[in-house]
Amino acid sequence: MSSRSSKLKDAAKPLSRREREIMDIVYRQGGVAVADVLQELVDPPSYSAVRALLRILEEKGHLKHRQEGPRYIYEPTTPRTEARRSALSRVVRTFFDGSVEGTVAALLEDDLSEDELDRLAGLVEAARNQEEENTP
Amino acid sequence: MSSRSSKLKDAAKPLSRREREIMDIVYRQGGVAVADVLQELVDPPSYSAVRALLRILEEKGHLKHRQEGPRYIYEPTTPRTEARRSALSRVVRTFFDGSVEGTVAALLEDDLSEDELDRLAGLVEAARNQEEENTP
DNA sequence: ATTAGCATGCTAAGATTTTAGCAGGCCGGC
DNA sequence: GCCGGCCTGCTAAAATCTTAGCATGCTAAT
Repeated sequence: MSSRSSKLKDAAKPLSRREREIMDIVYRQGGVAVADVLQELVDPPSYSAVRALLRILEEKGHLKHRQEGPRYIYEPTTPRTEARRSALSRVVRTFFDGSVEGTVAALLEDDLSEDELDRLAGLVEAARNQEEENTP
Repeated sequence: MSSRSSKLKDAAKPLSRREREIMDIVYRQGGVAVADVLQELVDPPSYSAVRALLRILEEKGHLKHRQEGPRYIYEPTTPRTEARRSALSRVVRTFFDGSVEGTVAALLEDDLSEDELDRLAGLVEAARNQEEENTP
């Protein structure tokens, strides 16, 4: 096991402002080149600046890159599914007192199509059966 | 409408790392004194540092304070409900490709009690009726 | 083969964030 | 009264983040 928590690596330190902005983009897009990030950023700095940030994020262990043709494509090291869970749970804890129910309720306030609502009803049903299984 | 975006006020600038950490705590607790924040922060800096941050957040218009007995109690200027909506929508956009359905599905993966599931089923029903109303 | 375009590596300084420390005021107990 | 504890106001330095710029290499078109 790699012992020392060096300055590099260890994807556990809180992200800075730009770093977060970029990670969001990466998670939205999946895999990005420098130009993609630049285009997506709200108040974009220089090309160089973005590259520097990407390099730092890689050093910190949040991103990895592969060469694709002439350029680097960056993607997250933490799988989206896991990042999801963690982001969601933070919101639930912070804004809904940990209540999943309350969170879903808030989501239902959006206008959903009939189809979507049907599917959701199905999902709740499924979860209910699942529950039965766990508590026979 | 207030025109110019002055340096103070205008709660629209991205928060720094510590600022966000603190805002999260404020939203979790509702109204906080310096000591509360200090206790809640993971890797807390000095008392002074926390006070400085709270002052800055107030200058930026994210917090307001009232005197309560001998100390200041800080609370968010943006109502929790609104902050909620915005936080949630960011997660939906970033991690679920904008799909509310997908987000709810992820939330249902948590272990929920039978009661909770019952209530959720009810909520979906309600939303469905609501939808009917909007699309007669 | 020369040039224009675009990509990376590297370095350094500018700007912001983060932190600590000291001074002063108020309150309750000794 | 006087002291200790807790609170705020203020200031300034340390640490980090953010940015830009230059050098270099590869590729494709002229």
